[in-house]
Amino acid sequence: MDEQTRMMTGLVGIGGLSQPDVGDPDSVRKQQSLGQPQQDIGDILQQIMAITDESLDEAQARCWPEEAPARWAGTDDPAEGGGAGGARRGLPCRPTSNTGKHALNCHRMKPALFSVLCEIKEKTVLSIRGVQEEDPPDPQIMRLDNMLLAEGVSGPEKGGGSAAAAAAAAAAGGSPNDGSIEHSDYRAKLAQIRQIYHSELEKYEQACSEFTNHVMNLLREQSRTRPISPKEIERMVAIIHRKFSSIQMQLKQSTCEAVMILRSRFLDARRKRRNFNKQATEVLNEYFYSHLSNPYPSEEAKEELAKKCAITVSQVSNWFGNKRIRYKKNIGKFQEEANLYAVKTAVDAANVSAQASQANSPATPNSGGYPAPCYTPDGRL
DNA sequence: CCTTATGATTTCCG
DNA sequence: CGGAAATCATAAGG
Repeated sequence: MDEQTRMMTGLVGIGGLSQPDVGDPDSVRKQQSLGQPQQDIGDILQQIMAITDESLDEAQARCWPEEAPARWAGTDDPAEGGGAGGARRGLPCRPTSNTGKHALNCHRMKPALFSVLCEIKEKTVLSIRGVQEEDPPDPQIMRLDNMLLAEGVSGPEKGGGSAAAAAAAAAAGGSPNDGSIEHSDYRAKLAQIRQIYHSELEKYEQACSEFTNHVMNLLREQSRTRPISPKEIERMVAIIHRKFSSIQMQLKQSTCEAVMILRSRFLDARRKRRNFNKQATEVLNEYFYSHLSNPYPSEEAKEELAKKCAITVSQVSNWFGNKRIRYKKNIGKFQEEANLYAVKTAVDAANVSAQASQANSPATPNSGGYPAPCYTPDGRL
């Protein structure tokens, strides 16, 4: 508005008097030859002063006598994005009070003045030139994008499970139920982050396009009263996009941070071990000592044990790995435990099978000799 | 605190 | 890839 007034005022001074062959020369000349240019100018100035009271919309709602030159972003500029336009087109033409801008707009000198204005601006704008036309594809944002993609936050949804969780599960052994307990929480949290991220992103995108639309419409409307080149609009849009993408980058940044925190917490949580509960170690020890000769549970057995102990298969594997090596390292230390579990299994066996038959001293099933560690590392040591 | 127990991870091997 | 062995890091117990 301010600018408009200024330009118009300047225009009157420059073009209106000193430039005879602009716009519609005939009407101008006629007008001037009629001997009242001063009064015209005075009127215009007066009207300009009154403009401030009137909203742009109000003024634009009234008909223009003529379209803006095609090289300016007028109503039908081909440079316009296509989808964005048209929202405010076809405004109702209100043929009401002929004061203020309307009068100004309909003034017979307007095309000429406008044309001059356009010319002047074209010259100056060209000399201004875009300051930083091409901003490089910000490495920072690319890094964030890559990371989000890698974490499965952005990118396509994988039925229920994120890419990261799937990758983790695959790395841990690929078994379907593997890590389900450990990772379900992680996955849930990641999904939450993902959801927030997407909704925010969508919000930003929507806001961005809305804002862009708004600005473009505004500019298009203003292009009726002041010269606005498609380039300017482009530049404006670019600026808006830059602003919004910086907001998006913040979103991405914070999302990345959240993922990192979550990740570290969970990975550390994996390292921050919790002892298995009593019952679980019991089950595992039972299996171990009752299979001392070959303490290598098959995959099925591992799954069975995992289910029984409410742990994962890889945890079972870990446990057996640790157990084997530690048992082997010094059997002596485990002798007591071995006895205990041998007795326990023996008791169980006795209770189940030989219950009805004679109760043969349950305490020492094998005549005092436990399934003498057939798994004999000592032989090799 | 220090020591031991123990689950997890890493490294190496076949 | 599964397992052995070494190692890490924490929990638990004194």
